[in-house]
Amino acid sequence: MSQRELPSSFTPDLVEALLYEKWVKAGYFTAEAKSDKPPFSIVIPPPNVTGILHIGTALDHTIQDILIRMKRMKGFNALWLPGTDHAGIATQNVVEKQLATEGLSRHDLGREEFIKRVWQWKSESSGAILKQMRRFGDSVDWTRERFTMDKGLSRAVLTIFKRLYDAELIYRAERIINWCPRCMTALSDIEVDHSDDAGELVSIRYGEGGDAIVVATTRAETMLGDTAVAVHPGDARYAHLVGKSILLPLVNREIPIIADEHVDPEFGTGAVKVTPAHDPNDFEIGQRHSLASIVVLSPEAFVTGTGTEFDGLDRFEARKAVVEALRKQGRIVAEKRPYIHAVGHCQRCETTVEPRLSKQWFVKVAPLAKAAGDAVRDGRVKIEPESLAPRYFEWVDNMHDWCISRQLWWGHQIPVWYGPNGEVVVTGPDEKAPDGYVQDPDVLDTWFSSALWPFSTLGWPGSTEDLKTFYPTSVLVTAYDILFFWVVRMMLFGLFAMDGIPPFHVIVLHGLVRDKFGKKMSRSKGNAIDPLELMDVYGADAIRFTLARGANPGADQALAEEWIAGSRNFGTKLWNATRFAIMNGATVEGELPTFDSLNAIDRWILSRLSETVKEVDQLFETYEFARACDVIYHFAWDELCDWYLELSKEAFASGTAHDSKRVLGFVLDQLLRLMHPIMPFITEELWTALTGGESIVIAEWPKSIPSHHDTDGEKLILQVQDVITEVRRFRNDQGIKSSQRIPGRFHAPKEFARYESAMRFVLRIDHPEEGLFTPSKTLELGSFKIEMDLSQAIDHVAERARLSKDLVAAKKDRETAIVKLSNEGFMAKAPDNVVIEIRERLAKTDSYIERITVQLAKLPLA
RNA sequence: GGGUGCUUAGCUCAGUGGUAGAGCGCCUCGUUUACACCGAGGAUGUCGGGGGUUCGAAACCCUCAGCGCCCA
Repeated sequence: MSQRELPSSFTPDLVEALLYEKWVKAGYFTAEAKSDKPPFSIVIPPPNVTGILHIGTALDHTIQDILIRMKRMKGFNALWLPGTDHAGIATQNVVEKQLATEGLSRHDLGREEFIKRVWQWKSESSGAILKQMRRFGDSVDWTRERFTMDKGLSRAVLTIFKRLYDAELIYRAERIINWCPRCMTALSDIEVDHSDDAGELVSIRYGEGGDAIVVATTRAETMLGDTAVAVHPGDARYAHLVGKSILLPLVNREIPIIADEHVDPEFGTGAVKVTPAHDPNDFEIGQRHSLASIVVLSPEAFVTGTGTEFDGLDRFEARKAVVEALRKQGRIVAEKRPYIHAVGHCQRCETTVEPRLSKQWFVKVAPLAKAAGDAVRDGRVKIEPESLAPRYFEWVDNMHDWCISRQLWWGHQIPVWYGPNGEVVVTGPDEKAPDGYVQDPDVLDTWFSSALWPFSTLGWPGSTEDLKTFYPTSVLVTAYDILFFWVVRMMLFGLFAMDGIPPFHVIVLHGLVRDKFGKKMSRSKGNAIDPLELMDVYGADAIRFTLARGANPGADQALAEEWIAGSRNFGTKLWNATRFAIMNGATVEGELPTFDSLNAIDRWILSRLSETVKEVDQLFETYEFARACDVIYHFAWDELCDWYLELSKEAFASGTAHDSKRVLGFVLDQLLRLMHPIMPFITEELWTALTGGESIVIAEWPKSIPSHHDTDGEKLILQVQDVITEVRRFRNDQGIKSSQRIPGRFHAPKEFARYESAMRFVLRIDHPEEGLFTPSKTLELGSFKIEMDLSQAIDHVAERARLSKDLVAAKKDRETAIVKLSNEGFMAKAPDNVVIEIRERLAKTDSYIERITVQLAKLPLA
């Protein structure tokens, strides 16, 4: 245990990597499978293997690391489990693009070779994000790193699939699904992004004369697959036509006119074309009326099988061609262009999604979602902040069945085998399908495996020690925009697989990181902030502190580079303060002196520290990271650096600071611990230098000390601060340089005598030489009187202005107080302490006004 | 269309009934035993508009206006 001198500045790029390796090597981040310590666990939202650390991830990780590091210091068996997600579509796209540069498609390689190629890609070029997490300081347990395609996790996938299937919660059906014609796969609802696009709305007349009906559509080409026209049953305009049929133009097919409650008679003409194979609503109508579903688009979205001239056209070409053909027949009644309407796009490639009839596997979510909703409703799972809970319910209560099959190769292949006579066998782990059976070629939605993450990573379906110790996990931290993709799904599967025990106790939701004007970051706008570049410049700690400081519960935060610079400056401030403390003999050796034996400056800082510890601890525990950072920032910068160190300098210089050295050592030691979860690197460097300890990572978390709470000490120092500030203000207004020493005399109550030298030191006011003192200015401040001999003349004009301003402010304060005290309602109903406070305020302003008035009267007019 | 937020200093945001706050920016001064990535001092707000509840409202209620997000 020995102290170390600090270099003049902190160099994050040189230090951070070394510290991180030291921590990993020491095993600080490795959780114990079995332990007497209480468990605290978080599973990381697994980033895509293709991913890099972006600013949102940085925020997410900062919050998780704060919680984990704090709990570790509190003596918990803390586990932060890292890993990555195989990200089916995204990863497959990356490798397919790579193949394309070689002029190959995945079909050229074949399924097996292609998958090999993806694994090869993963082993070579994935893991960028894992390296970046090390740079960022994430205290994750690398010995437990997982990947959704690992053997263990794949086993979990097979297990749950079979269980769900056996419970009749997985089924296969022909449904309208979102189809991406570029990725050539089905997508779930949440993989589709809607945007308002400019399209066209054309109104088409079907039929002739009095029996004609006009329908409107934005996708004219789908009319080739119409199998009915529907109207509302109560719509008198069409009552005479219901039950009859009408000739579908271009195709010349007789289609029925049907009545269905679903049709909105107010919208458009009140009649709609029905294309069951290409629209989800039409599909429902088709089901109710036993209509045929005619697929008119190929998987690539080319018109096919209609027997018309349009076969072979791409959907957008066909749209134009169909409208033209109808126009020639005089059937286009109206056209609206542009027509702004919501259009779905593939989240991964932005291609316009095509609703398409297709045979897919689904999870029946109703019973699972009910359980997921109840777990939050009955308080077993808490959502923080609570205000976001309605968003959770909105989803869980209205969830559609989940399409889980994807027409991809990269992922968990669906464990369903088809026999030669249409038999269907689902294989669990260690099970084999009979010979001659063929496996379903599709793979599962990536979210299917990520939904198992909180327990598959801990060894489920095995009954492992990790699972017993760490499930359910303590908190789940993620941005609110992923609540539905992931959190809801983990709830569904966790409750199902783990016998009704939800996967986490608390869901902590944070917001998104935006640019400095609160606008969404995007590459195209050029306002994206790259945490990796910023880490090079400012270090990881500065980014972490900035993000934590902006993390108000559930709310988005704006971010600007200059604010990160500000956080870096804060680190530097702390660095210099600690360096100064070490140079002046601050120590952590020996017992802290008895509290009552200390001077008020020391008692005050200890009292403030104790309060700060209490507040920060509570704020961390309630996920109020922004406020916690604010409290730390002000304690460290304002109270410790600007006041305590300044007031103590005289004692350090004069060698009378024996107790203060120990107090300062203690305060810094505790403050660094308190800050460590947010700024792990610089606090480690400073703490080990100051204390000679092994590592702050494993240091004990600070405790608030009630006996250090010292109202009198705080009051006294508050007065000292007021006096100093007033004298500084006077000097400033008078244009007296702060380095200019002034002779002066202090007249103050006894209890301040002990602090006169400290105040003189800060204010540069010297004892006057015997017999030579002729005070030219007297400042009266509360019970203080300071006489000064100003070598230069006072600027009376400036002084009059200063005092007049104070007088106005004081009179206003007095007025407010009087109004309240003379208000009968206030006197009768306001609580006693408030009344007392206002009375005191009045007395204070009264005497203040009197003093200023006297001083003003004494001032010469010129 | 349904839901849900937001509107406070130049900018970004805290502040859930008792004299309006922070960071950044701005102005003045400044090499004093750490720190110019600094210090000291200062300026800046009818808390979106209107109404109500209350002794007392930025905060609670109603209403209007503007902006945002989610879902359809």
